[in-house]
Amino acid sequence: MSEDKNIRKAGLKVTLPRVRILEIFEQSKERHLSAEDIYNKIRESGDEVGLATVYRVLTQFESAGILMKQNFEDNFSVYELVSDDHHDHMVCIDSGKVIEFKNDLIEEEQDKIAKEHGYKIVDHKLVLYVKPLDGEK
Amino acid sequence: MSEDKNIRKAGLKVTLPRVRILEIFEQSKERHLSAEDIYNKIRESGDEVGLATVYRVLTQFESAGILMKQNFEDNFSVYELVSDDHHDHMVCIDSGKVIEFKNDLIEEEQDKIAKEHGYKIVDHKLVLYVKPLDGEK
DNA sequence: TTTACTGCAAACTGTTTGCAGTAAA
DNA sequence: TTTACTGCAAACAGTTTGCAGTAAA
Repeated sequence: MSEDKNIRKAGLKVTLPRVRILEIFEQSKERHLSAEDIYNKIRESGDEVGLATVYRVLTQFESAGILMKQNFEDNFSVYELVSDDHHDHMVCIDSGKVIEFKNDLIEEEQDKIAKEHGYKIVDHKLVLYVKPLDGEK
Repeated sequence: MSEDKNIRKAGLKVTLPRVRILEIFEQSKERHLSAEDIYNKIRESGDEVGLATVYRVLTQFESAGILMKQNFEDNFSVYELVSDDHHDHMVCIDSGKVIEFKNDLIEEEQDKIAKEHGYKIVDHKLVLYVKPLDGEK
């Protein structure tokens, strides 16, 4: 399967935890998953893995450019599959739903701002915390 | 002093830890301080406070609208004095320096994006991670 | 004098690490 | 057979909480 290719390409051995983790990202309707999320999903499916292993594999996949780490909340991180097109996030504080969006104008403006201050952008993070327009209180 | 007023206004007793913490925010050249930063500064000045107290007071000041919490990094949080004018942050990944900026165009665009998706913005977070333009490696 | 506040230590949460065993190559 | 990988438990870092004592009002 294609998962195996990606794992090998990263110079990693093809093991159950790694395959399962990639599968979960590819199959889950949620794009954004935490270490716990993944740990639970694997467990529910009957396989045995350690939480520590999940953390280790997530880190490895991040360095390999397969996953990307996101820190929305105070405490914990979520990961998502890296896709070629950059996007930012909108988090609904009522439902927890995460929506991705992209806006070139904002991107350009950011570059300008950095340049004006004598810097170049290495990375950036834009998260909008939102509520539904139709006031459901 | 003005610190006392702010503390009283928040319905809190005027105590040494609270006064010192506010003083530190008002006197420090850094606008953004972590619990540890503050703890150390108070200690260095000879006063005795517990780290737990610092955390408690920061939280109280946040609910009172005196301070605002910011989470730039994975692990820990920094606080800054609330000012009326909104701004975003630029963090230099070489020096750790934090620069504040404001851009109306970006703000407007954000509102538009949220609206297009049927949401209104409650809060947002924009952080640019940057490096100096003149490549000092 | 009353009640909010404090310092301390112990508890918590998400994450990382050491280690001896296990399995991919 | 070699060496990367794993699970487990113990360790971590930042933060929170319970409690008995202390001080602001």
